[in-house]
Amino acid sequence: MVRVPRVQLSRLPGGRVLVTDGDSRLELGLGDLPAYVNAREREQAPRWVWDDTARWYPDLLAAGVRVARCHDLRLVHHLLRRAPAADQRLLAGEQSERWDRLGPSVASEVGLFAADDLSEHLRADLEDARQVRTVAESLEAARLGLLVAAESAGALVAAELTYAGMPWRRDVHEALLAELLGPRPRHGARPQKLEELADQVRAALSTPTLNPDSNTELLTALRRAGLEVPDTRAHTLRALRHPAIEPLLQFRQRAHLFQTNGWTWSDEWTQGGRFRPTYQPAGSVTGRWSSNGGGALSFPAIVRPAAIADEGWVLVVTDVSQLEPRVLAGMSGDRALAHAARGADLYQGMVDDGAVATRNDAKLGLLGAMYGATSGESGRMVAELTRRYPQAFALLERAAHEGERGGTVRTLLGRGSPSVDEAWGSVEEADPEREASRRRAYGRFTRNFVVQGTGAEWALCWIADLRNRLWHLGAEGPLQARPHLVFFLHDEVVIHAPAHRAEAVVAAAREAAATASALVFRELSIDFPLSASVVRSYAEAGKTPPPQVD
DNA sequence: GACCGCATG
DNA sequence: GTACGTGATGCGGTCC
Repeated sequence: MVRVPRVQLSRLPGGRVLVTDGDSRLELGLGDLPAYVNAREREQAPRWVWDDTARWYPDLLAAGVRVARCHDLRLVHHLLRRAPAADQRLLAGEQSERWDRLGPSVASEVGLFAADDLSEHLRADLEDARQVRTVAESLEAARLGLLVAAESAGALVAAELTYAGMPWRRDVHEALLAELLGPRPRHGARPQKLEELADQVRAALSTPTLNPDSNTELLTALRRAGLEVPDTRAHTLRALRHPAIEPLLQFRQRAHLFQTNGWTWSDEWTQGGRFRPTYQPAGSVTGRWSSNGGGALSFPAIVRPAAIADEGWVLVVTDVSQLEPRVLAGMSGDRALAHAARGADLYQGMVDDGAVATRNDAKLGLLGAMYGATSGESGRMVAELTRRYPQAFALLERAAHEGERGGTVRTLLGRGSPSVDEAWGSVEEADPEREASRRRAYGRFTRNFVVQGTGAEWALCWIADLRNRLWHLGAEGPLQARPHLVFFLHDEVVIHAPAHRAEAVVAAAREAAATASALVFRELSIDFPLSASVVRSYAEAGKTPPPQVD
């Protein structure tokens, strides 16, 4: 294997950058960095080591420079701090407590980094040496090394997603808003169609002054109309029969659209034909990403029609079917479950293997086991399935038990769970009942952590490999001129690609899934079938899925 | 700052 | 028969 050289970048006072590379040291102006990075990428692409990808990479991308590999010291520091296989003593040293405290950079701060900031002056080379050694000397150098690489590659993907953005047609979005809400209201006012619906609700409840945004007022008005309800959730309201309900539900839905994906949101997050949410890799403790701007985590179906590929381009929308049950099969080595996982529908596979009567039973039982259901129909399923899939279910039971006795668990590649106190705060629980309940709740968390966390690792390996394949798919030029990722959410990916490359992109996504499976689960081959649709608009995706999948 | 309600996987 | 403190994230509203 070719050893990839590591080049560390550290920010110095005065807009300078320290470049360290083995024994050589070099100082550059921040403005000269893109050209330097670009030149080195062209000879032998090194691994760029920096404090935080979100601080360094956006400026490089803006200058047209794409890098092949990086090592994100902030993400990896936090990862290693909790990794059971890592010797914590090796992480201690100069500035290490500052790395402990280093939080994610926020989008609004990015512009500030060009300016001097002594407090941010961290020596990447020193921390890198500690991290490299910690991984190399860990009990599981191979797995942890893979996780570190995947986590860092994910950070590159996150920056590129925001940079490229989801293709966005503002005119289509605005037409949609006009249809559902009316013309854009002046600042602070309620849109016309919303006000009309509010009037209908007021009339139906004979409460002329009602503010339907206020649940307190709503509850009183509903009760005065003889509707005894515990809350005002849509699900509760739907069960009622009353002329106020229909307009109220419509009001709710459209008010939500207005507030979360209306004109204000559009002004802030959609510019130049692109929707650019910001992603936060490992934003949740299991390693899943979160989003800290624009709301990438809840990209509502109602606005998806506005996500439309450029002329001559398409969106390739692809997601993994039943990621977590497959991950469970892989990490537990349960051959019966792995067998059921062959094919497009794992739940149907369980039926065909004679483990359960119906597909719904399979789903209920498996999800119940992964989330820790103990009662109801789901609970009964779990008992039966434990007999059929002993290893898979034993793995979940062990994880739950570990959490209940106050311990921590880890993913397959070695990400550690936070302790119960870290996760939910340290409390002196006087009541033993409540203490027991807290422990059981944490047991459900650790039970789910192992599967969700390993699923996130698989997904990282998938997008990292896919990112590489897309770059080498044949086109030349900058990122946006080639097929490129524009959206990622847990187990789903959207690629923007020239129409004539759509089939190649789908193939790349499938190959990347196979690669991820082999990387994470080694010789134990688990199928990870993808559903893929090639569409112009995101809203068209998955409308006619080949097999039924959920 | 707490709560509710809603959207996503 | 059991339990109601939780699968997660983020967002924007009201209430006090």
